[in-house]
Amino acid sequence: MQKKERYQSLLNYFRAQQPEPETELHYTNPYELLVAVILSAQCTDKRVNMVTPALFERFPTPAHLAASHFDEVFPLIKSISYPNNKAKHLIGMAQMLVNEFNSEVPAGVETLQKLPGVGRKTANVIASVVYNAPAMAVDTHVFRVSKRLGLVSQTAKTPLEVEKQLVKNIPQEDIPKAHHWLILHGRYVCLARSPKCGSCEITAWCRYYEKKHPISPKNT
DNA sequence: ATCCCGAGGG
DNA sequence: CCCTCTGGAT
Repeated sequence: MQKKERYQSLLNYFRAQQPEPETELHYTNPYELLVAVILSAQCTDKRVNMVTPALFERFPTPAHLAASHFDEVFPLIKSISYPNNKAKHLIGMAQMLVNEFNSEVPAGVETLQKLPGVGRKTANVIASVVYNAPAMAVDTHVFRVSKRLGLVSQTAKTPLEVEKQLVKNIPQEDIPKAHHWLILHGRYVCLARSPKCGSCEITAWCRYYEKKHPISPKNT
């Protein structure tokens, strides 16, 4: 199957399933999303959503967070991964927002990456979700699912490689949605350890499934 | 033992 | 490129 056809088939399927996918992180403004995405590194969205309500109540704006102390932030995020690093990153991030960006979340990926705790993946999430920019954030789900579905080359080794190939092949206006489609498929169907191929509706286009269920070469 | 919407530093 | 950070679920 040709690459273009594979992309079109899969995008059509996902669009039919969920025309307007959304983040499962809970937030009400760009600042809250930025905090939630920083917290989500190597942690499930569900667990992040358990700590953010108290966090947002205590620190409703970047100024509140910027003026806080490590010992005020740490206890509130203690139950998620890397609370030590993340507490420091959150405060530093808020201070930079206040001091350099007038307490607003900047739009550009390059600028976003200057914020403490914000790497390429987080910057791409903000750019695409908040500003609807054609930026593809490649997290563990997008990385795994893209390779299994044959959207990118099987030899791709880094998230950046996968990102470039996806951006090149997905229509610009679909990129923010495709990001969520791939994540949701990865989270609920195409699981890392034991993917639910039995209930998956797109195995016909899946390289991983092909490999696991090879068609016997009868008459070739 | 492996995974979860990674980032920073060596 | 590698390593460390580091909690909870499966």
